[in-house]
Amino acid sequence: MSEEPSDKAPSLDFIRTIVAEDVANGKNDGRVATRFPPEPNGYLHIGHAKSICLNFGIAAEYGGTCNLRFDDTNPAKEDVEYVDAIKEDVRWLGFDWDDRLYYASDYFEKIYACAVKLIRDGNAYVDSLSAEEIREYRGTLTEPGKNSPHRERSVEENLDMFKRMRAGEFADGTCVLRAKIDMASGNVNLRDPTLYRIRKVAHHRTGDQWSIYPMYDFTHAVSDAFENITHSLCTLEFEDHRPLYNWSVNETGVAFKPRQIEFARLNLSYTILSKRKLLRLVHEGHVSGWNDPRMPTLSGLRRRGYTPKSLRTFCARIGLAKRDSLVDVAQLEHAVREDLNARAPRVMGVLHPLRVVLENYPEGEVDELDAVNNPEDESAGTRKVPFSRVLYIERADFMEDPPKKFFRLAPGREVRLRYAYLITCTDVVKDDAGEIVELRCTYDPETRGGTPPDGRRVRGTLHWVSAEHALDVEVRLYDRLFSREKPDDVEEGQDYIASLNPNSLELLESAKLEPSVAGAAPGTRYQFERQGYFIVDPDASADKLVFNRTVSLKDAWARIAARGSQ
RNA sequence: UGGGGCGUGGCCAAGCGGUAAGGCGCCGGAUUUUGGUUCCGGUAUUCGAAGGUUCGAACCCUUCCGCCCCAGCCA
Repeated sequence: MSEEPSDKAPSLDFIRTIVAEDVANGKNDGRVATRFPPEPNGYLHIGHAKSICLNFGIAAEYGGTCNLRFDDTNPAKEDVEYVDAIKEDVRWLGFDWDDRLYYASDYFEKIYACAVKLIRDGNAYVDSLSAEEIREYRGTLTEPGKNSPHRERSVEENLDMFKRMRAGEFADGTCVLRAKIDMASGNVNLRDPTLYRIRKVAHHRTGDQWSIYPMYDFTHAVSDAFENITHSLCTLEFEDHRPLYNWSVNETGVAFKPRQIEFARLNLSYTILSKRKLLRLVHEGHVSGWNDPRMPTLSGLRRRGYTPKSLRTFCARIGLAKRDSLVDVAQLEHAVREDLNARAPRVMGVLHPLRVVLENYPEGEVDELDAVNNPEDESAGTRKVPFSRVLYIERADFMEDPPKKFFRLAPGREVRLRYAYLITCTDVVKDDAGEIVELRCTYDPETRGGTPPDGRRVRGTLHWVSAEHALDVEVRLYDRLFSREKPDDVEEGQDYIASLNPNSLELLESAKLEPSVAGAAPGTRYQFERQGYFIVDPDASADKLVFNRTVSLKDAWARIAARGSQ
């Protein structure tokens, strides 16, 4: 109501601009239909999330629909394991295809009919050249190809041979159906591309019903047409295929003609987003599986503790354009922190425990202190945290000889234990090796809750856990899987495997957690105060909780310390 | 050497002839019982380069430079 004249409508990305114009112009009667078309040959990753958010997002914004369609035309590489995982991941991300779940394989009969039409019209022919010969005949990027000797077979012979290909009369590789376009085209995709190949392999859905399978370009174009897709969005590498896409739609005479629009795929720093490369990480055991919390797969991110909302926010913020770009992972990390800061209950947990004995605290006495569950959300309430004579604090929160800006615990220094008391370090106990094993401190009984009655200032506030009440838990501290911003930027003779971060996982067998988290179910998220966000891993058992660190909190001290040590 | 794209701050990204949005990061400062959050301020006289058109250009024209993709019976 109080819009300033200077307020500008949020700028649309180039695809939404096109869609908005089409809708405004009444193209397709103002209808918007998109699709997300994964091949079930691997797990979905964050790059796919960009496409999912785009396709489902645009459909939602313009009152349209988005279909989930499996591009399952290569039975040799595909499997139901992947289709199930993909469906779960898309749903988890927060999108719904209602009853519009499709498979290109459901169209095989219709696609076959399209191919027959092409043959009848003299637009396709069966080629008996071998794969190697076809490659030789194709020419190179700079030299035109030459026509196959079989290019002028009669329509009757083509029809007959294609029928026999389908009937399984020929062995794999003996012949293919090719589009008859232009062997001299500067666009190699137009040099009589293969439409169908023989592949006597059982398909995960059609079984051994077919011995020939249509190729992607042909399948995708006509499938989009069958589903009346108005805007077929794909990544840049298919830009060169667009003429073939249009050719397929035009020459088969399908009733609807979708428009293909290409956008730049997502690249993330310190990350690899290539199904092939991810598959290798799994196969060679560099990670525990597709859902290893270090993997950029949706299942990995889920296990790591990323929320669907944070991924959607991330996808909305990185924008959409045609230029190759490398998005900083910090952007992703920011998105989860933002979401989790608002909703994750806070809890105290000591990762690297250092024993602290309060010398003036009565032995055997236990105090129940009130702690706020989430300062960002008052409705989250408070909880009781037990306090006693022996505690654990973080090793990194004590320094015997601290630098200027360190305002945590040190000999003779006073700090606050969060929600508890102010304590002063009186003595440092070391073992024979000189290693600090325990701190002797005194507490000020007048400061219960953490507020000194005399108003004296205390610089540091530490998290802590009562030793006798502490839960012993396993914590997996994850860091980026690769230590190089662009994992593929390696020296001659090496590949991205050489960029693997040897410290991407630090296992803590016995971290100490406050008792309130006992019995937390897998998938439960917390913020361990002053440290980061954690989620209970499915590996957790009744007797031992297991946590994955989703992301650490921003750490100003770490930056100062790093600066100081340079 | 053929074809198709792309070049705006450290990283993304708006802008579409009227004098550089926003986010991330970074640097300050304020508030703070998380060195978190929040808040406030700073961070491109310049849009790959050079010419040209124009009163006026990141936006139009020319040339040049750089980067990405394509020669699967993969998608």
